[in-house]
Amino acid sequence: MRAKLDDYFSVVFEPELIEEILKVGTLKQIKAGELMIDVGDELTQVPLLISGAIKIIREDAKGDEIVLYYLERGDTCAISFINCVHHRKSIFRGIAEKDSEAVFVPIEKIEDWMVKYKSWRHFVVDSYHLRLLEMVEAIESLAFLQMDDRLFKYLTDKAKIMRSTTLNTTHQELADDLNTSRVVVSRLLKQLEREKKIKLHRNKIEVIDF
DNA sequence: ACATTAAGTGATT
DNA sequence: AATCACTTAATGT
Repeated sequence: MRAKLDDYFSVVFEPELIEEILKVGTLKQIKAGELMIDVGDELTQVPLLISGAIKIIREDAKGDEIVLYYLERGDTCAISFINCVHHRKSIFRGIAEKDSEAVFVPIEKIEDWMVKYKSWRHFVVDSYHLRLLEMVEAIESLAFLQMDDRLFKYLTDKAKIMRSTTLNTTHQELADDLNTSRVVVSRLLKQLEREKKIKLHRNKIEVIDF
């Protein structure tokens, strides 16, 4: 666990903080497709992502969902900090997009470290800033882009996060993530294929041009 | 061979 | 861009 933590976090956290994290943190493996946090869940721990990627989704009462952003190595769910401190429930759902690892830190430490460690304060604030920027991007995409552009952006973003140009996903899953219907996705994907931007297979999409 | 699931398509709103 | 209704293709049993 030390090696894994050092790997990324040693550059952001001072050694004493790393020691504290090692003392109270627990390392967890999250397999692809596994639920890390669901809407309404009580937050008792804060994740520090070591590897992999977590997809953060907002879901409404009807079950309609929309993908907001991804967490990657070195990220944390900044939103969860406030939730933790005020003992609120999660308003998001986090699903592992691929096999991931994270160190979970109990919430009691969050506030302690805020006053004790400068690097922790920076980490939290930076993380908040980053999430905000990603949210703005998500809103822009929703408000200004048409479905075809949104879809292509989603595919290229996902290809970057998965570090692979072949995505194993169905049209239905894409439709769910973008909050549209499968038929629409199928049609737009066909069009993108004709434009030679992607290549379609069953349960698989190759992103060619990005 | 048959059932199931994923993907493609025309027509309509 | 969404929905319906239907077809076709791929895959599992």
